[in-house]
Amino acid sequence: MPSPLGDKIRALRKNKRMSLDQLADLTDSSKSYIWELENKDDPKPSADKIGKIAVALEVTTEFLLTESSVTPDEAVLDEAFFRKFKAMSEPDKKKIRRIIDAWEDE
Amino acid sequence: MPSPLGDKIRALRKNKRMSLDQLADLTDSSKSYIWELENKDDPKPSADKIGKIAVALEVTTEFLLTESSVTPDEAVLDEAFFRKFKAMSEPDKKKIRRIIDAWEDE
DNA sequence: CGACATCGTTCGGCGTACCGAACAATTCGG
DNA sequence: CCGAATTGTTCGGTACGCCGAACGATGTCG
Repeated sequence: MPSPLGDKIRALRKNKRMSLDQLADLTDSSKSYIWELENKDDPKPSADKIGKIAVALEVTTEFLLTESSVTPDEAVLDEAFFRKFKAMSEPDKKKIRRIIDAWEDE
Repeated sequence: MPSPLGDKIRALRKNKRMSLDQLADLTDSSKSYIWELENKDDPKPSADKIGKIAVALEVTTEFLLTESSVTPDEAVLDEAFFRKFKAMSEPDKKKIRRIIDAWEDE
C-alpha cells in the first residue's frame, strides 16, 4: 500500500533518526500529513511540500520523485554520456537535441 | 498579478509556439488550469503537475520553482536533455552514443 | 507494576488544486 | 468583410491535499 515516494521519505527520515513530528516541523507540515505521505496509496504532494521535504532530508526533489529504475551499470554509462555532452559547444548541442527530438517519432 | 512561475511557463510555452491546449494535453491538465498557473496570483501546483510541465517545456523543476530568470541557462537545458536521454531504451542510447562519439572528430 | 513521555495512527473538516463547459477574443482563408 | 477555426478567459463544482485534535502503542524510569 505504500508508494515509492513514501518508502524513500520513511527510509531517509529513520536514517536521520527523526520522528514524524520533527520532520513535520522542519517542513511546515503536520505529522499526520507526513504519515499520509509515507503510508497512503498514491500521495500527490504539492511542489512546495516536496521541496521543503527534500531540503530537510538533504536530497534533491528529482531523487524523491523519479522512479530510479535504472540499473547501476546503465547509470554509469549515462553519466559518462552526459559529461561528454556537456563539454560540447552550444550550437553542437542544439543539433544533438534536434536529432533526439526527431528520434521520438519512431 | 502573475507569479514568477507563471511568467516562466508562459515564456517557455510561447517560445515553443504552443497553445494552452497543447501544453495541457502534454501535461495531463486542462487548459483552464494552465491558464491559472500562468495568470493567477500565487499558484501552488502539485509536484506531479510541475514535473510534467518541466518535461514538456524541457527544463528542470528546479528552474521552474526557484530560479529568477525567465530564460533557462545552458545548464538547465543540459539537465532537461539528460533526463530525456535517460528515459530512452538502451539500444537507442547506444546509437546516440555512437553519434556523439563520431561528432568529436570534427 | 503504574505513570509519564514520546511516537505513530485515525478521523472529521476546511480550503484549494484542478476540472469541464460555456463564453470572448483573435486569427485566417475565401 | 464574413464565417469558422483556433486561442485565450471566466466560472461553478468536485475531489483531495493538508490540518488539528484525539486516540492507541511503545518505551522508560521509579
